Amino acid sequence: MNKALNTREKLLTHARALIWRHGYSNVSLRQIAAAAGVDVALVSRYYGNKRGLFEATLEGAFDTPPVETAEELVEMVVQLFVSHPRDATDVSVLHLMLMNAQDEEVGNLVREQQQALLQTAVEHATGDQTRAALFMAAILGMSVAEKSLHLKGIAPYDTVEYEKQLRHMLTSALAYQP
Amino acid sequence: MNKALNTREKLLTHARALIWRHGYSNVSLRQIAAAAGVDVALVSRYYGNKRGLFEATLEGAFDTPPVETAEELVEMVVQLFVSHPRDATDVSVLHLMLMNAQDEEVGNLVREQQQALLQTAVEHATGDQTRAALFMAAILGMSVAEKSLHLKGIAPYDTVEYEKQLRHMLTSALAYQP
DNA sequence: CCTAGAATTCAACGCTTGTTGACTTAAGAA
DNA sequence: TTCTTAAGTCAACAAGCGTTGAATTCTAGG
Repeated sequence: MNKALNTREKLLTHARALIWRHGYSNVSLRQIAAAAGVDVALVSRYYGNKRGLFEATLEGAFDTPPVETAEELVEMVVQLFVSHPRDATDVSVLHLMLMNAQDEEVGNLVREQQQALLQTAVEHATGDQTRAALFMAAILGMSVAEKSLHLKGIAPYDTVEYEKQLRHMLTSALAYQP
Repeated sequence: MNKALNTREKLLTHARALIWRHGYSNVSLRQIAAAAGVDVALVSRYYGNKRGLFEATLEGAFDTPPVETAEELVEMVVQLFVSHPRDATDVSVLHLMLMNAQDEEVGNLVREQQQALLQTAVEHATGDQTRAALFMAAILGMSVAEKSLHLKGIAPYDTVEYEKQLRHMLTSALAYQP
């Protein structure tokens, strides 16, 4: 039974790495199983179906430490979205959001989670819904430009300069007056 | 032969509406053909294959009027990306970029076009690669938050307020000093 | 060693995808 | 009207998809 937990986890890890990066409908169960070195049929045994496997990858994905000040908020969001992927899979929560938020089958699941994140952490730290959304938009834009559109002049050259730009956008958004 | 041009165009219009919105790999030729009220086999007759049909939708998509000042740049980008979809299909160039830029099969095509847009118009107007990229990131973030993630507090409530936020982000990005 | 039950493999299913080639219909010129 | 060619229809294909159930291998307990 130890072995079963092991393959369960291998499936979960590779499902997260692949689906978060390439999108739910762009990754097949056979791809995931092959990456995990496991038979496809084990997905239905351990997670019911493809959707169940994906839902398992969402568990705790949006858990964040509590924040009080604006500076802490900036740091928390940078950590969660940009700097540190959750493990060696090298794929961030932001990638999950971008690649799956408008998927026809699982988009609502992702949007629920990100909405909760916006409602709690961000709104609590800024006190204003509009400014919070603007703040989210700022970091989204930077990340999309870098990771999704591979825009030249954003990230690849200098990470220090990148973080500097990032903080400029974020603080500028937080300073917005309606 | 008049009739052929008509169905050719119907296919092209609905392909643009569907693929730009939902992504290349998320839309089937049968969906497009059904929406156009046309047989599937005509795609290969008129456009060779699915990729050819998609490439046809890209033709002239990124054509932009020349801009000189920063204000003109803001207006041009807002027009191209946000305000006015190219026709009644209600889908913008930005949607195209977001939904297809990281597609495995056609992503490079889209990235070429958007890279050209960045190189010419934006860089010409700002004179600085980093600031231009930051400018792009700003409008990307606003648009992703609105259209892709359906973030509350961005767009739906008041379009005037939305445009105000948008200009705040854009001008803030243009004012960035390395 | 033997056996019960967990863990895994294998083959098959119904379905959808892009693509193709043969067939039928429509239309304009002689 | 007849004939040629364009335009559109139809059925089928190979491949890949998620999912299932039976068969098989592995593993621990008596």
